[in-house]
Order: sequence, then structure tokens, then C-alpha cells
Amino acid sequence: MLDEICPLNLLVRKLEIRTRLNNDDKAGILSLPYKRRAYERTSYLVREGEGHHGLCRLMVSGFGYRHRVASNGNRQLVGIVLPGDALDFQQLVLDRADHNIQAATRVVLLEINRLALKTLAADQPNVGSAIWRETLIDASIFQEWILNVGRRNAKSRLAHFISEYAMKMDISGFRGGEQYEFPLTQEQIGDATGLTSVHVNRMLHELVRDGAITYFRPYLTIADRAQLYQIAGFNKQYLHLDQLASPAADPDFMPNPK
Amino acid sequence: MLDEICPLNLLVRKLEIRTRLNNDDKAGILSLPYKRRAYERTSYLVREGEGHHGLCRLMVSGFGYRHRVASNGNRQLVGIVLPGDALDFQQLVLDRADHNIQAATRVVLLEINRLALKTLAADQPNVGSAIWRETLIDASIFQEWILNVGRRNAKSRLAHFISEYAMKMDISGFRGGEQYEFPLTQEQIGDATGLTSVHVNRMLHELVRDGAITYFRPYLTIADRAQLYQIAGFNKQYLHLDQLASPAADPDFMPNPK
DNA sequence: CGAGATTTTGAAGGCACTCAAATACCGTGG
DNA sequence: CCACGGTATTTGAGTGCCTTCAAAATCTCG
Repeated sequence: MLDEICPLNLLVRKLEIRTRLNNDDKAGILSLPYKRRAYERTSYLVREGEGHHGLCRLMVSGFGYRHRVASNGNRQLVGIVLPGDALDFQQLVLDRADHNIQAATRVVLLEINRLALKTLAADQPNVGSAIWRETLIDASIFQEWILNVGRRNAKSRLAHFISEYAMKMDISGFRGGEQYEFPLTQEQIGDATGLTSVHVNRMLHELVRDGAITYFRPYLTIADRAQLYQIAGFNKQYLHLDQLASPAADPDFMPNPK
Repeated sequence: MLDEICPLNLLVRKLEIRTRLNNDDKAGILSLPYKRRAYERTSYLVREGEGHHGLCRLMVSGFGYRHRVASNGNRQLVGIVLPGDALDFQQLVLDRADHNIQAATRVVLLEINRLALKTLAADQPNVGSAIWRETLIDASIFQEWILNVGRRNAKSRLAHFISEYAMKMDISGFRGGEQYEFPLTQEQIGDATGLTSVHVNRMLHELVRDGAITYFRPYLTIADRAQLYQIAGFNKQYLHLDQLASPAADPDFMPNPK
């Protein structure tokens, strides 16, 4: 894979999911200074409250999760980080991290010089808004998680979590048939869905019994996607995948047919 | 108030909470074309899925809430909109709204031409990143709501919701002693916290009995802030209020004292 | 003053939790 | 290649927080 030669292609490909990049944009990204760096499973990749250290990072391989801890010690995952996802591009405009990111598997990160990326984003506004856009997609996903945890029962929550996971994997190009690498423990799934690991276990088995999925860690297969989505009440609209379908020209000032 | 003369001051003041604006920045904002517009209570100000209509809007007076609806019909609030808050600046980089915004009271909005704002944000990167920063603060608040709904019990959830509300009101300059305008119905509070209105009612009474708050709709008073925060497990760090305290110079390339 | 919306209260039930123990799995080292 | 220890999964029984259902009381506002 070309990524092996220059992992910055991962970033280009990520942004191109929702933004049309021209050759200058791509060249600018590909000329960013970078390094690779590996971390062991369970390593903290970002710690809540910590200021930035001059690097913006991207997941090259492996999986991570974003989480916060309540004062009572309870942990809540607020996001999953897949290969190709940015870890901490918020640093471009925020001074400190507001959540933790931990490695769910052994991971390799791409480290980009923060100031170089910031300069690129300012000089080529198309790149800047592409990155901004990605952070807003994350925000949309956060909202969906509030809905998921607040207003769905345990089985739907799980089904929704899995649906979103699979969809994000598909987007990132990791689809191999209906089988997905899914390395999270049931404890972690519970922390993502606001459930206990015990109940996650039971509901997971129900989804299997229903014929919606099969699950042999670390692999999860979607046996009946329609049914899974139906149980989840899953509607992918919130992932904003239709950005590229819209007209290139800015439709501002168009008369508004109310 | 000066806002009466030019409501764009509201936007300047909002951004200045977390960003140092120079005179050019302020002048640029204050010269944006705008209109005011009023809406009745319960009006939809933004509808999920709708494309933009050439306007970016700011709440001038009144209160609103952001929400999504699950396929089973359950509603979940994902944010409260206070006077001074931007409604839909995401439109600057996203094609369609991913959640609804509804008026909780009669409201007055400030409508800014989207393209003019976009141009300003590009020409004066300091303004652009100030707006980007605000959208990231919202994302941080979304994360906290996931934690709130997912990992706190009913009483803590309510206390946390109230704590955040009061803190945001303080920030926006709406503090009058310990009493706050708080126009939400218990049904809406329930939809914000993932509870039923019946249980909200019971927990609200418990907080009153504990001496943490008093509540006569539409006014809520914080009787014992320390206790309320303690019940909530509230830590304001996620609101990123210390942005201005950090050094003006970009600390990149500073040796990292690990 | 009346109608609808909202709040309040009570009683009963269920979904998901807690606690606990058995089983299975995995990576490591001998 | 197997033994071993720690981690993760699975299962069961009992409990409780919050929901549901329902009705009364109160508020709001035209």
C-alpha cells in the first residue's frame, strides 16, 4: 500500500471522503513533516487537561477510544478512534485536551508538526475547512451518542453502537465482506453505551440469537444488516456522507423557496 | 445597552470570552450585514436535514434547545441555546443541519449573511479560528452530556445539568445574584437528562429539600453552589474558560519537559 | 373564567444493575 | 508445546432505580 511509503496519504484519503481537494491541497498535506510512533495497548495517547506538545496525530493502525471519567470514578467512552482518524486536531485552536484517548490495541500513530499543519490550514483555506469539517462530524457523532445513551434501550443501544462502528469502518475502507475487526472488550462496550459489561454480554447474545450479528472476538460479522439497523433505529444521515454530492458552487444568495 | 444599537456586539462579546480580538477583528464583525427576526415559542429555528439558506444566526434574546428524535419517537435534547449563543455557524463548513433547534421561549435572532461571515473568517484567520473554537467548545459540552446521561444517577444528572446551565449563564453575563431565568419545562429537562418528567419532578424536589436550589418557574436559584456541584460532580474544566490565560505566543517547538 | 398545559402524587412493574462464581481465553515463559 | 496466571466472558439469582400508568392539583393565559 502507498500508505506504507507515506502515511500522510491516510490523511488525504480521510479528508477526501467529505472534501474535494485540489492538487495543491494534496501536495501541501503530503509535504508536511511527520514521524511514526508506536504505542502499546492501554497506553494513554492523550490525557484530559494536558496542553499540546507541538504535534497533531493521526491513527495509522490499531484502535483507540476517547473517554472521560466522572468524579465518582465511572468511565464513559465518548468515541472510537479508527485507523485514518485524527486524534487531536482540536489542538489547532484549543489549548488543552478535554478528554482522554487510550489505545485499545497496539497502535501506530502519525505525528505531524502542529505549527506546520496550522500554517497549511491558514494558507490553504480549503484544507483548513476540511479539517474543521471533520471536527464538526465528530460533534455530530457526539450528539448521536447522547441520543443513544439517553433514549434507547440496551439492545438498541448496542445495535446502534455496532451499526455506527461498521459504517465508520466501511467509510475508512476497512470493509472485508461483512466481517469487521472489533477488538473492544465487553467492558469497554459497556462504557461506550452506558451499560454494565454483564448486560452487554446478555444483549450481545440476544443480537446473535436474533440473527443480526455473529461475534467471535476480535471479529464481528453483520449477518443481517437491515435487521441490525432496524433494531438500532440507525439512520446514517448524521455522518454527513453526502457532502461531496452537493454542488461545488456556494448556493448562497439563492432565493429560498419557503 | 449597546446591543440595542448593534446586536453584533453580542457576537464580539461572545468570542472575546475565549479569544483575544484586535480592533480589525472587531471592526470586521461589527460591519457584517445583519437583520433581526423574532420567533414564537415552540418555533423550529433549525430543522435536521435542512440545507442552509444563506444565513448564520445568533440568539439575541430568549432561549432555545437543540434536539434529535430517535426512530422510536423519543426525543433527546443535546444542548441549550442561551442569549449570545450561535445557532448554526456549522453551516460555514457543513451542508446540512444535523439536529433541530426549537425555541423554548419567544426569541429574537440575529441573522448574519453567511457568505459575508465566511469571507470574514477567511480574511481574518483570527476570527475564523475564534468561531471554530466555539464549535469545539460545543463538542466538548456534547461529550460531557454523554457522560452525564451515561454514567450519573438521576439526581446527579439533574444537578449537573443545572450547574452547567448556571455556569453558561454566568459566562454570558446573565448572572443576577444566584437567581437565574430558567424557562424549561420538566418535560424538556427530562429530555435533556434522559429521564421522565415524573422523575425529574421528584429529583428536583429532592434538590430543593437538600437545600441546593430553589425553583419557582421560570426562576431557579442556586442556594448552595458548593453542594450542588458536589452532587453533580461538576468540574468546569470542559468549558475551556482558561483559553485567555495562556500565553499569547504559540508554545510550539518548546522543549517538552516530560 | 375556562381550557389546555404543566406539575404533583401514588402505586405497581420492569429493565438493567449488583453481587458472585464458574468458565473460557490469551499471552508468556519454561 | 504445555502449564500457568491474569483477563475476559458467561451464567444465575436477587435487588433497586427509574419507568409506566393514572389521576388530581395547579398554573397560565387568552
